[in-house]
Amino acid sequence: MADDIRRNMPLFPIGIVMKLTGLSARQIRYYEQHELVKPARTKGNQRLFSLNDIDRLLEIKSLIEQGVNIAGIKKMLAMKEAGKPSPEAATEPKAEPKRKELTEKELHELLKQQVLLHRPGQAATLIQGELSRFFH
DNA sequence: TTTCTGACA
DNA sequence: TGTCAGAA
Repeated sequence: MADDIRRNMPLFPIGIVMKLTGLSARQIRYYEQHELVKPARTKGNQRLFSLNDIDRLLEIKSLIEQGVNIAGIKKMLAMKEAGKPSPEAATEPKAEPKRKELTEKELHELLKQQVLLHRPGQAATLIQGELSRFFH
């Protein structure tokens, strides 16, 4: 839908994003340096984030809390975008459930990778605990 | 006032 | 990551 343009419309300065995501300006800028997010800029070089950027940052925050490093997060975000390249375009009557479904499936994949990739011993249980809410 | 970049305890 | 400086 034309809803995407609104989702991608740069609207909020870093101050708002801080409150919305709970992340510090330092973190947000750091993530940007590592290309986890690419906010637009105003003429005065101020960062402007879109709703999509906010969602992205929330996911990054979630992964950080789970102990995932920048490289790992980058890979996950890359995956998420890989299956995205606009599957639909014209008249799309129904599209709501697709978003959540895809995210959930990817989360399972990503987490599986995490368990395999990171700390073979203890961290797995912590990750599983965090994931419990995704296993219906 | 808010945000930006760069740098360091 | 937090925080300070100096400039927009």
